[in-house]
Amino acid sequence: MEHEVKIPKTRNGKATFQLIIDTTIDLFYKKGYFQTKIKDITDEAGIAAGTFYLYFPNKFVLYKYILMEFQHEIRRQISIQVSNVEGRFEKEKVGIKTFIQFALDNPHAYNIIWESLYVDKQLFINYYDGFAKRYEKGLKQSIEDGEMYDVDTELVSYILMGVANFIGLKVLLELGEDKGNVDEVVDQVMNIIQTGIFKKVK
Amino acid sequence: MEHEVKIPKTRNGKATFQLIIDTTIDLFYKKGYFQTKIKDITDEAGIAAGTFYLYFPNKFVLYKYILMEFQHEIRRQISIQVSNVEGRFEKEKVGIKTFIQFALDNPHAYNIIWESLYVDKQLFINYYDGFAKRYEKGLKQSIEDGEMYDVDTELVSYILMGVANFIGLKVLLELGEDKGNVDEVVDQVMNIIQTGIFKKVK
DNA sequence: ACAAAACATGAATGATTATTCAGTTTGTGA
DNA sequence: TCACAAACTGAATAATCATTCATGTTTTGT
Repeated sequence: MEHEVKIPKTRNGKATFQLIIDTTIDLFYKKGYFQTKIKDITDEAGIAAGTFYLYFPNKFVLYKYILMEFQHEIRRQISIQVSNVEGRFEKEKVGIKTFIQFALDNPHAYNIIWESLYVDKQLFINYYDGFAKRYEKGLKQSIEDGEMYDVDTELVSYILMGVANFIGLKVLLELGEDKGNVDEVVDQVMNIIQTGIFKKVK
Repeated sequence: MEHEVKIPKTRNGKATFQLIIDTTIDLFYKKGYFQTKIKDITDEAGIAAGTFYLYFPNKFVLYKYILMEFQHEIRRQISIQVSNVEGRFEKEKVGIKTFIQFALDNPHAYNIIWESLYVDKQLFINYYDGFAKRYEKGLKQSIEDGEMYDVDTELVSYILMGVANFIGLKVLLELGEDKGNVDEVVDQVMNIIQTGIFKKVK
């Protein structure tokens, strides 16, 4: 994958490399992958068209590179946060919170990750299936520990991802609004998941 | 919107019109909006390139047309099914079930609807915001009727959409597998939503 | 059967864009 | 300070596509 990416060796080269990436993230977010042209990237970055090809053979390879960076970063953050709390419920809560917080802090990332479904379906599947499997592992542990009912772990992992994603989406689309009340939103979500939404009918 | 679409007047014209739409749905699903070229559509449909322009001025107008068709159809189906049952919980259950069933019966639609986020963000917002508002209306009624806790209806509507979407996604990506057990999946989902996932800790 | 309307064709045009490469500049280590 | 590697340039090339339109065919109403 990244063999196709030519890593720069000097200070200047690294700066240009990173400039291309940052500019591209911005454009992918604003215009989408397919509507972003190489010329758009190099113009916006203030470099020559040919410079792009010093580091990336084409747009797709750059896209994959950016996707991997996001994936590593979000997993790293969740991993860090989750390790700081005890109990499966608390861990799930922190996991979802970190996920939502990431979407808030990096609205670019959120958008770009989802677009993988249309850029290359296999990329998308790898991404989310990997997530689901991680979730499942934790959920199974919870059931063993008696903290959770004996539910279908695969299904629940998708439900949790769905919830986190739609909350992220909601916030993403409401550009400008609230944004600050992540804790409150997460608390409400977790409360709903914990207690259910509907009253028990006898 | 549809003024830009030239509706055919004869039997033959209608057939060609529909052939273009069906072929396009298939290609959008398989290759995505941006990677589908007009020539791909006309070749696949077995018509001349120019014929496309008899009915649609460009690809985007055709995309919007298809999106509207899906929107009408899914809402129609949900409306029909929901009207057949009593009680908010049952209505939600049937609503989610119909939504998932729709995704199963029309994997094309599911994929194409989501792509609107990248084709034209405003289309996406209109689509899902409309859904959320409909959900909210029902939820508020449920709370009034005492069938539901006094939750944040906007948040819950997004949670329900998130769940339904991710279940749809899961099934979509598992091409070939199960597919038959919609009832069972929906029952599990609704059970989880009704009772919560985690055991109450005193 | 005939004129008008509708439908269909596909080669030609022109716009857009990815990618290359010969030449130039910049930085670095000896 | 010299030589070499790394970085950079942007005009030129070539491929891809959307869209048009002059021409031809089919259908329909009368």
